[in-house]
Amino acid sequence: MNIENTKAQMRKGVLEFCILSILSDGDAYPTEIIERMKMARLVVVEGTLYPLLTRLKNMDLLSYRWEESTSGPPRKYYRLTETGTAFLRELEATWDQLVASVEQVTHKSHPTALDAAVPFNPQPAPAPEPGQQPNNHTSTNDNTETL
Amino acid sequence: MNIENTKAQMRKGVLEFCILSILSDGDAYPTEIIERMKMARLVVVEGTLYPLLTRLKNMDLLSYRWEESTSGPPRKYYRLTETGTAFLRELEATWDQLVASVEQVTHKSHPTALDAAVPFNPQPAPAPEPGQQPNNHTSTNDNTETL
DNA sequence: ATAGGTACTATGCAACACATAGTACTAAAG
DNA sequence: CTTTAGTACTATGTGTTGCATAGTACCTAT
Repeated sequence: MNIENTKAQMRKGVLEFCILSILSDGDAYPTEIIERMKMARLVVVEGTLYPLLTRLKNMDLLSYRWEESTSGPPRKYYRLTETGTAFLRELEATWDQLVASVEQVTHKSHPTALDAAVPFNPQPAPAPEPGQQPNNHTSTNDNTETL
Repeated sequence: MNIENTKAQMRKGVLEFCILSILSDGDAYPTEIIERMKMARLVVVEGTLYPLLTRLKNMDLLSYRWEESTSGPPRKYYRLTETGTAFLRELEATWDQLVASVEQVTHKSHPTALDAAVPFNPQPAPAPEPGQQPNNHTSTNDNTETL
């Protein structure tokens, strides 16, 4: 019911893909990554990004170096490793597959094989046999299944 | 590093959208939903689907009724409520936005405004000022930040 | 010295996909 | 009749990650 929660759930696993992709363009430090993603209307907060970068680094997908800044404290520039580059390709394939699957499920894009194979009746036309259980009442919020 | 785990994370929040969408086509019982999604290469397991259906029902997005089966035990047919239909529209918008955002981040689809606004240098060209900290060594797995 | 801005670290929580174990119902087989 | 197999659903615990929150550290300006 909470669309914001669902939005957060949908982002799980996706941010990793986005970060690796950004870094495939070249080194960056966290604030740049945040800005880059905000541009694409993917707002990431620090509590998410820093632990995520650390995890990716611990998995050898990223490396980093410290660099002095002329306008504040030093910055931690991250860079994609070769392992990270390879993993990014896998992520891309995984994401593309997911998008295709969701597209297929939600937009009925392939009515041919899908309709033919699915044992699916849009409306169960036959009423239940009279005199048998369960009693066919549509329970909206009624959890007492009469069975 | 584990692509299977990332795949599972990516699915979070998405399955809800798929299920509501399937039910927008008409009533269905769990096995039908599983089959429908398997057709789209979205393999969902019972331990995921049943609790999810229950959650959606508890949120008034679904209703259900029992129906006798001629080939086994009775089945629980789920149906989208009006609330569910409205929420499905929100989910669709949310998903589309996410896809668009990821597309933008990962494929650099908008080089104009994106490149102009992002304080992002692909390669920090200037070497760090000599004689200053931190010592600029690229730490691959070296966690001892000399700072 | 203090304040403000920037950058990073640490920690706990909620939610959900998944794995696993179990119960219940029906039809077929012995 | 009982047992077996297949189908359908329920219950519960775990691991992972986005998010919220609190805190530390560094640099510059006042």
